[in-house]
Amino acid sequence: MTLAADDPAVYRRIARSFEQQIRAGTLPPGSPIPSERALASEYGISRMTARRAIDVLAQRGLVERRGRAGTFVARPKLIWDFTSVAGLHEQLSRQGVVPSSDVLRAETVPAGELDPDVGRMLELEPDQPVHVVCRRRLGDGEPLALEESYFPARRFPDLLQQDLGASIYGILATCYSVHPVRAHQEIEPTLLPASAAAALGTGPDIPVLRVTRTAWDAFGQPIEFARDIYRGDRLRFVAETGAPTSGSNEAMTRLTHRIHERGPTG
Amino acid sequence: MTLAADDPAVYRRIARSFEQQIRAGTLPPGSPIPSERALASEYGISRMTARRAIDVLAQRGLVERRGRAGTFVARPKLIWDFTSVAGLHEQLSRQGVVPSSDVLRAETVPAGELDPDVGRMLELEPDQPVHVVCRRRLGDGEPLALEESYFPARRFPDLLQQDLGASIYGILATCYSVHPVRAHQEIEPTLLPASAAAALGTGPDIPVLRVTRTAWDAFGQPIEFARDIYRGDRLRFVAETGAPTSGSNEAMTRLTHRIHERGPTG
DNA sequence: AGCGTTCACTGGTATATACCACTCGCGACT
DNA sequence: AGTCGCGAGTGGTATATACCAGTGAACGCT
Repeated sequence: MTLAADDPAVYRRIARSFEQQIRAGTLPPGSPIPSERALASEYGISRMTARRAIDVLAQRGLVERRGRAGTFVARPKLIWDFTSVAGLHEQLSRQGVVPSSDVLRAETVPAGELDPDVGRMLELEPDQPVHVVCRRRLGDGEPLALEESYFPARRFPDLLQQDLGASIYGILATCYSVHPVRAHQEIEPTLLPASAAAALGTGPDIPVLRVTRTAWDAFGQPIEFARDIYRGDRLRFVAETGAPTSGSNEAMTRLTHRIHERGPTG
Repeated sequence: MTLAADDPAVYRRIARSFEQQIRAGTLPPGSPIPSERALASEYGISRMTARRAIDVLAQRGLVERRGRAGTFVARPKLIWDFTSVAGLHEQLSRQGVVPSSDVLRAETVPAGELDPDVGRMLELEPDQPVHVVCRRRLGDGEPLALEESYFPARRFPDLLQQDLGASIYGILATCYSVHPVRAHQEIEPTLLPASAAAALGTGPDIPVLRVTRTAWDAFGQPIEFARDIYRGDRLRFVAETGAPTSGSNEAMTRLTHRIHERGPTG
């Protein structure tokens, strides 16, 4: 095992060595990584150093820690299309993954009881009611994302009586004839806060994408404010601009088939 | 200093304690964090544990490590609008930041010498020439992003003779009357590989956004393939859909003013 | 055969220690 | 007054060690 000598950090050279093996396919997805103790004795380093090497791989999403069961080469990431908002169910199915949703919370509260951003973005007074819908999206039973959405309750009176496991945008369209024509999204790469780790069933501090979204209808009325958390270790995100946003879009599937890894100076 | 007791991990409780102080403004941006050794003795823990606490904050982007000079509360993140591709210069100026660009590389090589993705996405044969343009974008002299772009050279013969410090999309428009009408972007949150750390002037393993982009013109011809790396610790990303993509767009500035932090179960 | 229990092994956390290279400010020297 | 050099302090890395709680397979028992 010759390690590149230009980076003096031992843990990073070991990480790179594994990275190459994983990308080359020598270590196929699902195969176990040697235990930290085994790595340490194999390379003649301390366990803490071996652990840091694996930490790098885990945070890059190349490797998956399964608690006290071991560490394994990560399965390929699923594709998440930002632009086709409603089609998550269909998207996952097309990738051979069984999608599902949990409704963690569905209630109506005054805007004043929520944090001020909600009322401000939805342009509501503190006493006006807001539907709060928290959902967990899963693929093959594995939690992939947490979605926390807020809707102006006066506008969508019986929203919470609908099947919230389905597409909420679909409900807005069919029941209220409301369509989002403009959306503003903020995307922030960060690490999973410990407070949300339990709901996602992972450890804290995995890389995640935080998305804050506001959507307006054709009249400029805000219809949704949402804060989502997407697992970065299991998902790759796709945005298509200027293309037809509906339809099967097999071009996208073809394109996203394998464009990743390697990059600037990499 | 009472630390929440529901999380048994000491380093995470200390990190949370600092997070609260930073969000509350008790620790203003730019102010120094106690040194690892000071933290260790203050809390009666080992330095390694203190270091891990600060690591969490650094990876969340709340705190900025400045090598051996100390660790400081991070300045607020800059806003990066994905949708208005060409307007970076203007965007940064509006935030009171002086923008600049370095051209790290500008040459023309056969597609076959580059990795296969480039030729495939640009639909070129291995012997056809490709312009390779690597740029570094800076704000106030601080590197913010690396952009690695590839263009079909036959289509844009003298592209490299233009001023590549300016907007390349602007050059395509004015010199070749070519406009991207469709773009496909893949967004992947990950950590900065060591090979790119030097070019960004940061340590490796900070959270970054990796973006792979392909753009087509009105005739469906690919005009650009690009792989970018954006610093996640200094930037917040914004995507506006369905809105006018040009103009001063003061609505966006207003909206993005302070919508962040806190989220699902947070 | 089927079941339950045990136990080696795993990752997660924490400590104490050490050395290095670099920064920055203080003080001495010109 | 200006400059230079040094040294205390910093983060970055690495080691050796320890304990805990959960996993999962081997093993023994019924």
